[in-house]
Amino acid sequence: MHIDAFETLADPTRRRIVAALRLGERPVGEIVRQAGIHQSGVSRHLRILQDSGFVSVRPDGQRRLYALRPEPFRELEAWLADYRRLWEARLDRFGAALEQRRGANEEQET
Amino acid sequence: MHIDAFETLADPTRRRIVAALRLGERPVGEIVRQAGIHQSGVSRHLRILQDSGFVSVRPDGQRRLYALRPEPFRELEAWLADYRRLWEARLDRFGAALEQRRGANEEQET
DNA sequence: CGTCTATATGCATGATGATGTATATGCATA
DNA sequence: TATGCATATACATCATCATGCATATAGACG
Repeated sequence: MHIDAFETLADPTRRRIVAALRLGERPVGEIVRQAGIHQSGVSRHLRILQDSGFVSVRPDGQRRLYALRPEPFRELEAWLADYRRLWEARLDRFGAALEQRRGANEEQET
Repeated sequence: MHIDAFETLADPTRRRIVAALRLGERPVGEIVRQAGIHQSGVSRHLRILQDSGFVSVRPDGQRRLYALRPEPFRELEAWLADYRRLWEARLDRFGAALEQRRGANEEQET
């Protein structure tokens, strides 16, 4: 199972969970407090985050500690890189329009 | 109207449209060809992309030329920046998240 | 074992969203 | 004005999803 990173982050609750894990691994109960929704919802979000590679789990007694994984973030960075020219010191669209003159079309995805 | 960037990019068709605009502005008709869905759907996606700040429009005769805008990409980059520590040059220490368990202060080592 | 705590999952529901068809609007041109 | 092309929008439909409630699983501990 490898769910899309953007689709995963589309949900604001999931982004809140990700943000809650920014400083290190956390048990579910603590995440629930920051998420603002029911525990079952948090569990499901964590499952989605796990399936999309955003988090890893490890058991700790009767709890489960969730932590962020770097891969999806690198994936996002790679996606952004394709558009970096656009927002890096090139604010007009005339430059881009000029470059389009050559190599009119090509295949690209995601 | 300012729709969330992640929610906007969650749709693969919209990402295809954004990718089609990477090299410069395009009329709707040309985008339709690359989008793989009906023209009305493309128009709706373009509306969403416009509302979320991803694209700008300018009339050109009876057509409308859409082009990417840099702001949302900068926004995404800013969001990613908060997690950059996580995936930047931390491959050797996979337990980076593990060791900062709870209450451990996070400072820049090295 | 029985019980408590922590987390996950099945189910029903309400909301949102993507899509196609049909139609409307807008611009150009004869 | 009439006609045709390009794009936008109203409407209905189908699918997906986030959520809460109730319940199940799993570990800890008496």
